[in-house]
Amino acid sequence: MADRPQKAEWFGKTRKGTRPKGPVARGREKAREGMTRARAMAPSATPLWRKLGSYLEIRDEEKGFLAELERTIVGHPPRTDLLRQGERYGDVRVMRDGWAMRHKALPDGRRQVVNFVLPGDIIGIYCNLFDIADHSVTTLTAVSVANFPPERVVELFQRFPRLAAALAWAGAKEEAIVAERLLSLGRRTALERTAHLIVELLRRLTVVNLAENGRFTLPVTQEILADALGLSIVHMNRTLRRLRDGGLIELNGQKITVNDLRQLASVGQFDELYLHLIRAPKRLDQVFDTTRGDRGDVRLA
Amino acid sequence: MADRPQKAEWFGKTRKGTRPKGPVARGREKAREGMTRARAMAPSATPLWRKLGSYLEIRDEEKGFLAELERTIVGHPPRTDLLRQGERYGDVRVMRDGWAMRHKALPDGRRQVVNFVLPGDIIGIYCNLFDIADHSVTTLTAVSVANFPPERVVELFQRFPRLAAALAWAGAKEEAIVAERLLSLGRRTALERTAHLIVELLRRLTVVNLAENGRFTLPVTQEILADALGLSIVHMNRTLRRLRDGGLIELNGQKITVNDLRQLASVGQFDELYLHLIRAPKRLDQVFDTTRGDRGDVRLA
DNA sequence: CGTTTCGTTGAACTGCGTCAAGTATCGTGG
DNA sequence: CCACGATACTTGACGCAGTTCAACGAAACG
Repeated sequence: MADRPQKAEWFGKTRKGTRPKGPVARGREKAREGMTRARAMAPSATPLWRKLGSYLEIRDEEKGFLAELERTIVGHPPRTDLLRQGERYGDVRVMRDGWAMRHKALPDGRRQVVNFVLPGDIIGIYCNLFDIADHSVTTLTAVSVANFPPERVVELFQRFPRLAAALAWAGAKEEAIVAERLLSLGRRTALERTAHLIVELLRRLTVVNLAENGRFTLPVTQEILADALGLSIVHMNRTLRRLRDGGLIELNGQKITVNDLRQLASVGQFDELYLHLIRAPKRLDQVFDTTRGDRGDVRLA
Repeated sequence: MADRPQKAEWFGKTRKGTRPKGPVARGREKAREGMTRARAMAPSATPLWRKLGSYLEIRDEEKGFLAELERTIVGHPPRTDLLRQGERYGDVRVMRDGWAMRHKALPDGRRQVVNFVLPGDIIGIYCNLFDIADHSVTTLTAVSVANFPPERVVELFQRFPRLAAALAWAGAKEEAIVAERLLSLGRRTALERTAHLIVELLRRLTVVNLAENGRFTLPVTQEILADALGLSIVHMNRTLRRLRDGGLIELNGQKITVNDLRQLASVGQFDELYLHLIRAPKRLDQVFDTTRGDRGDVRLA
């Protein structure tokens, strides 16, 4: 297309990096370790099984329980609301296949996409507590989800504390992702946000084997992307163009290819800590095995 | 239109549309009064006890365990880092008294405050999983916190599933707050964000008896507020001025008084769902008592 | 009491939003 | 096979909300 500046500083200045005050500016080094963790589990495993399995070795009886949870499978077409802001929660759902988005809307229609729901993610696990949803979940592709009643979660907490812990930690990871997006919306420019999101998605999808060679399907319109990044559609489009013209990414329909991951991550100020967090968590097994509490009776009295 | 609107539409259009240009006459009063740092404290219950107690009736043995958790109390002066992004997690901490903030920083120093930590809130409960922190926590006031080693969390999951569930749900509530702030940063104007945050804080503080008659202490500089709302200091200041000139709030040092809650909530597009969520959660007791799983042995094998 | 830190305000600038209009692309019915 | 909306993607022109720069007063602090 049009000849544009090449590589290096193609994007011009990213922002005034200097901030006069603020005690926080420690240097952080690469943290390049820890690459060794293998994540792929048995192919037969269900998404939830696989997700929790990344935190600890699932035991047989736990395996059985999880399998039972994911017994009822339902499919939904794209653009279906699985949950609607302001309405009651239904069953708990585990995304098995496909994409969805979690989003919130203002009364006047402005909308914010909070997060993307990928295979293995859970929807509405806390419905026992908040019976009315404060957000919506809408499918982006055709999906297949497993449904089960919320009481099963309580049962899980009672009978399988290790799974409960894994679940809680999975929730914490999600919160960390949302917090990182908050940092994006609050303090990153449009270009930085966009770059950051692309890198994040690439990482998350790589973990679940949905991306390879920096290439993945992004089943999302630019409008939705804009709603995720707090931008207007027009500016979203222009920002993507800048990334394309800079040669960092390629777009063909819903296929996106990351050509220069290093630079994209650098533009997005992608933090290696964050990376570590969304990729390979510490294993819980030994923590559990070490700790006393083995008199495992739930009620002492 | 009148060039100096009263009440009602004093702020002009909130989003799109033209802003009636021209200087807004401002009566600036500077009454600076003694800074009382009043802070109601619980007569008997510890903050954690009280927090989890809002989800379910704490039993005696659970009470004992919680009390033990909060045995080691440590005080810290204002502006102390309790946790530093990029460093290892230490003990788990429960905020007993005072304010802190959770924040993340970009390498170049730009900073985003993710949330404010109030009495009863927990810091670093998931350190078992992520041994390196992706965010910092810094005190805003003098605080008193309870410390305990992370293994106690594991123990709690193993021995007290009801508490574990309450803890998980408390975490979910926090995530909901962060998600709502995400909506603010993504889709609300500066004025709306500010109004929304003030209403949110008023609600949260009222629950723990740290606010009355719409009046509370906000131990925060405008810079920190700006970092929480994704604004520049200058614009933060101007936005607060608009709220003051509109008569919605009053500020004296760190005391803030909400004069017109209704209108403030309306400006901030404060959602009642969200309100419900941060205030009074559903009780878990009966959910637990109903569900089977009473053979409460932790390990079947 | 000097030195920071915090708050405040004017003025100029800019990243991003809004408006408007045009261009693929695709499914659907004729 | 071609019109046909309909939806998504692009791009130019312009305006505004919010940023940056700069400067100063006032409170907090040691």
